[in-house]
Formats: sequence, C-alpha cells, structure tokens
Amino acid sequence: MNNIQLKDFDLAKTLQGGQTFRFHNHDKGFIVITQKKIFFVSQENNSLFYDGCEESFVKHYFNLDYPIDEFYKQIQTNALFEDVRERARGIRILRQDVWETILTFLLSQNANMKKIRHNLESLSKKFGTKVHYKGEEFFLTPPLGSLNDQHAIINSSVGYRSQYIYAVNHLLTPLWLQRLQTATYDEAKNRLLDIPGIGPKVAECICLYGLQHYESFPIDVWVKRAVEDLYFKGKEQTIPTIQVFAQKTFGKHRGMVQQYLFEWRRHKPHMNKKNR
DNA sequence: CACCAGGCTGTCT
DNA sequence: AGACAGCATGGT
Repeated sequence: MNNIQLKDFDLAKTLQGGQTFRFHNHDKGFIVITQKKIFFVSQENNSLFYDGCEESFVKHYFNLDYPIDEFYKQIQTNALFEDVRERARGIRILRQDVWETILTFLLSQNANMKKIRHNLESLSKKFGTKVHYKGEEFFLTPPLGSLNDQHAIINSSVGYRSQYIYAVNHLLTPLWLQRLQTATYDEAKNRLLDIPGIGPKVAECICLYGLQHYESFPIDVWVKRAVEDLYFKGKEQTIPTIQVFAQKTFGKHRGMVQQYLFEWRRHKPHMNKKNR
C-alpha cells in the first residue's frame, strides 16, 4: 500500500461532507468511485494510504497542495467561530471532474444526501461501466453522452430531475466543458445558469467543487441556518442578504468557509430537525 | 399521516 | 423584484 505524509487533513470529513456521494466504506477506509477511476484510500493520523491510482492523482483530487496554513490564518481573524473551526478542521475542497459535479448537483436539488447517493448509484448502474475491484462489483459514474435512454432515466427513481439529466446530456459537449474550465467565476456561473435545472445554488456547487472557484458560496438550508444562527441571532434572512454578507465577511476563500459551516451545522446536536 | 431534503421553474402580483 | 405552489422520491 502506498502512503503520503500530510497534516491538517481529515479524509472522512472531506469525503462525507456532501461534495461527492460516490464512496463506500471498506476496510477502515473508503473505496471512491469517479467517472474514470475507482480507488481505495484510508487515513491513520498523518498518513494517507492509497491503492489503485497514482500519487499525483490523490494529491490533486484531495487538494493536498491547497494553502491550508494561509486559510487557517485568515479564519482566525475573520469572525469564524471557534467551535466551527474545530468541528470542521481538516476539510478540503475536492477537485472533481466538471461533468461529474454537473451531474451530481443536478441530482441534488430538493433531496437529502442519502437520496442524492441513491440517485447517482441508480444512474450509474444503468449507464456506467461495470468494474470489479477488491472482490466486489461497482459501476463508474456515467460519462457525458452516455445518458441517452430517456425511458431508462425516468425509471431510475431520480424523479422529476430525469428531464434535466436527459437534456444536459445532449446539450453539453466536451468543448463546452473545456471552455467552462477556462472561464472566470462570473462567466462560468452565468453559463451554468443557462442550463435547464441549474439555478444559483447548483451553479455555485459546480463552480466550487468542479472548477475550484473558491469565491463561490453555495447556500443550502444548512448553510443558511448556520449563518442565521451564528451571525443574525437566529433571525431568518434572504439568500441574497446572506450572499452579500458572506462576500464581505469571509473574503476570497469563502467557499472553504461555506464547507466549514455546512459541516458544523449538519452535526450540531439536537438542532438538526425541528425548530431549527 | 404530514413534513423535509445541498432547489428550480413557471406564474402571479 | 419578490412571493409561492408544484414538483418525484425516499426518509422520519
């Protein structure tokens, strides 16, 4: 088994934090599935073990070269609460394939994490390549252009999102994706908003997880509640208000802060159901 | 049974 | 510009 020495990284929090949904527990670690690869990772203290892929891929995918010290310094001084920092310490923004983030977050709207996972598994079983790994059977994430059977999509339990999946699959091209990757944050977001089924929240997720625009700040119900709880005395705010607040308060790398807030709010004891 | 989930679209003010 | 129902499905 190969291994990388690192610090200030938490594999479990990074994988389980709602950025990707295609991983399975395996042997005290995880089997991670993408469009082109399936690999194993586990962590013990400051060692990251991996198998089935190159070291360069692991470093890239888990964003291990991200300037984390600089980020820690910044959040010391920008009014991010101590317990949020401690709860989410070690999280990184994954560097995922753009198409995979488009597919993933089209399937994420008005669903919970378990449902999103189910949606992706279901589509992968129908359209993804079957692979065998460590004695088990898996299906890679369906690539762009492979989701051509509208009836099969409708019958895959993704609900009303099926129409968006079918449409985006033949609307987008490799060239379009390539241009998206060289666009600025504002350009990229606007182009994504032209796609049916992609609104502000999903566009922000794609910009952050698929294009590494750290100034994007996706606001879902959890992040919204986190900001309202911590900075507005629990009083409800509109999403544009929170967007402006985040820009002013959290700076250029507010995408990371967003990930911290999501992690913190989702695990806040006894506050994750009724009565906020 | 009702309500919610990493929301978006169309419609009506 | 803002409010708001409707949307498919699965979980609680």
